[in-house]
Amino acid sequence: MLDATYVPFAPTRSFPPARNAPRERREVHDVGAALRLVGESLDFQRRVVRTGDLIYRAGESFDKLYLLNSGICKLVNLAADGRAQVVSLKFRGDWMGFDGIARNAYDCDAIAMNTGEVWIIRYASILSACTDTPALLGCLHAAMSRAIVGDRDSLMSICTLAADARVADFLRYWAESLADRGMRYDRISLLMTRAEIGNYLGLTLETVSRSLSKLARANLIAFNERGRREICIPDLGALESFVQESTATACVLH
Amino acid sequence: MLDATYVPFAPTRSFPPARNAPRERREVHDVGAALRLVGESLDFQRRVVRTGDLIYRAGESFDKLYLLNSGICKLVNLAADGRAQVVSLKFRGDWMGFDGIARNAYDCDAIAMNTGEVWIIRYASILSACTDTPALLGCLHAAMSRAIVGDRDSLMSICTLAADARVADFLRYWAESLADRGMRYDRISLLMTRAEIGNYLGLTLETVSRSLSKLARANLIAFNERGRREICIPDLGALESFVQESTATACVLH
DNA sequence: GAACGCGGTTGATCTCCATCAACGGGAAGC
DNA sequence: GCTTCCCGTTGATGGAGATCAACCGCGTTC
Repeated sequence: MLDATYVPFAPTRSFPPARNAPRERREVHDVGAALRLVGESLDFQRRVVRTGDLIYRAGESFDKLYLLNSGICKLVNLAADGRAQVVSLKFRGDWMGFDGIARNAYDCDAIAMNTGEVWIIRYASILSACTDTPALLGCLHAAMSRAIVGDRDSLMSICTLAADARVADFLRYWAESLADRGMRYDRISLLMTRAEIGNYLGLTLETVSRSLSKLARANLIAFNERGRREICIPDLGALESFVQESTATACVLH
Repeated sequence: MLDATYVPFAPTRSFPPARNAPRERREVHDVGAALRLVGESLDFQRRVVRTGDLIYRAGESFDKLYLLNSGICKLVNLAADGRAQVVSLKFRGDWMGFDGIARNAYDCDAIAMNTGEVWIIRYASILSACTDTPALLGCLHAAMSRAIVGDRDSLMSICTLAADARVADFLRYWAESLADRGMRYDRISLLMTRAEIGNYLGLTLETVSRSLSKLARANLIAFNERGRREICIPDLGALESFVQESTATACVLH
């Protein structure tokens, strides 16, 4: 789509882009590593959170990081002018609060999307523990790096994918995040309204609804009997290849 | 635009979003801190780069970070299927290579956009220097945090702003990046083709061209006599408020 | 029970932007 | 000189998705 115009931008590139590092997206990191290391090597508080609970808030002064032990959270960015957007989703083993380091104040709201448990860890105590446990520092940096890469990937999805593919990619991402954590991913509970999904993907709620209906009509997903927010993915590979194909040709469903 | 649909998502929010942390975007960090700290406390190589030079490449194995001492660079993300996108711009004092930590391989290409100098620093030697110089670690984390926040801000711009405002916001960002570094920002040289700008902003080159013409017609920018890629910004505040206003009402230019 | 709000779906319409196309200017090459 | 290529601009057209609107099902409240 946009790629055809890219080639001239990097005249020094000496290899065919097609063969360039077809990065293995499914390469799984050890999601439990952070939980294990933190559990062993430092003090922290546990907090049980429920749907809608605020874990931290934009503007609040920064001194803690949060490690998600169970449940799913969203990070919501609030611009000065009131624009709001869900910018990231967090699953078991993910850190939250990195956005606060730069300015010493959190940059977004972190909100629980279901019942779960967060570990609350003082940033200062992480830093001091890192001198004894270098692996902890490596783990922390890897998590920050993943946050950077993940944000860029979603940027790319939003810029280069059509609405249907964007919704499909969102479902793929959610399912794979569960799969990486050893959870069942053939039936997922979205925990978000259509409006919220649309906000995350840069679409309207109507478009999200239509895209989901199209994907269901194409048997790439199915709605669970328990409601339109419970979704079955019979074949994750099919969903992935749908996203792949729709990058090249404008793939049409009805 | 999308914000009107947001309010119900966070029923626990107990404060009016309008008053919530109107984050001071112009809050400036010390961009020279990293250069000073690195220059004092560890060994590194210098490399002079010229337009189009590849600093690192996606897939290459990670062991170094790069600190930009002068010039401007772009990070280009290549998806497995060939989609390519400029995902980030880097100025003096910015780090590059954080994307490599997670997988031990860089995740994007880093390309120089003009003549400049990068400092090449082995990641391992940074880590060991951090034990002696804790400020260095703080500086590193702050930089990673800024990368995360910056990526999210561009995600938000792309999702919530119309084409004209997106181009205006891009110019604002560029000018402010220069301003933060004490460089003159009333005349900026874009160093990118319309196609590249469009790729970065999720627009086509024609739309970028049209938006720039519109902004010029509205006297928010002016084209320099030296060419259509040199742009004067007579009033940065006006440009900012144009972006602000176009978030609320669909602001129309002709 | 009725009324209401909320989430979700679907249809009709409109509009913004992508697409296709033509053209102009400058730089490089012969 | 002429040609070619690339970058940029502008116009015409079409389509994907936003917008407006109607409707349904469900849970809550009175």
